[in-house]
Amino acid sequence: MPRSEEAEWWANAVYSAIQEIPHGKVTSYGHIALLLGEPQRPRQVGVCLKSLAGAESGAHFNSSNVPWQRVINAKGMISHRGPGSAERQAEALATEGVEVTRDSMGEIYVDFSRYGWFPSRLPSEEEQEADGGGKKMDSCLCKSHSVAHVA
DNA sequence: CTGTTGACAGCTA
DNA sequence: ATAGCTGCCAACA
Repeated sequence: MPRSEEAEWWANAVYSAIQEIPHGKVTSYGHIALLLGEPQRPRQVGVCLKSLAGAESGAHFNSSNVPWQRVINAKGMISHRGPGSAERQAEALATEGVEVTRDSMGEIYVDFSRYGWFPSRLPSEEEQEADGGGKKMDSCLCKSHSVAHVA
């Protein structure tokens, strides 16, 4: 299948998955990729977020209906991609009650053990598998990172 | 058109 | 604990 369609499917899936992240919770780029069945493409998740339409664009998926601020890297750190970007993300998270911390380097972190959201399956997908099969879901594979940066 | 650069992450040394 | 490699692929110089 054509690459453009593939890319469109991917972007659509990424945005949809991110919309499943509960208010006040955060997850990682890698986990979004994992939920989509593409564990080796966490970078492409970031690529999609980079091109997320603005709130006033009128696009189906835009920065006002896609909680982009709830996606951070696997270390629990808010990746910087431009001047002040990490600050804005931290502020957006603080608005929804997520407490952030900073290390000596000024890097901003979120404690996954408190705000992490790492379900093994996308909530919407669980509904689809609602057939009689005794498929037990392995609850949650929370990576209790315990915020490594203990120094 | 080739080479680099990323909103990343896991493995290796 | 830290640094370097590798996989991935779109955007850009």
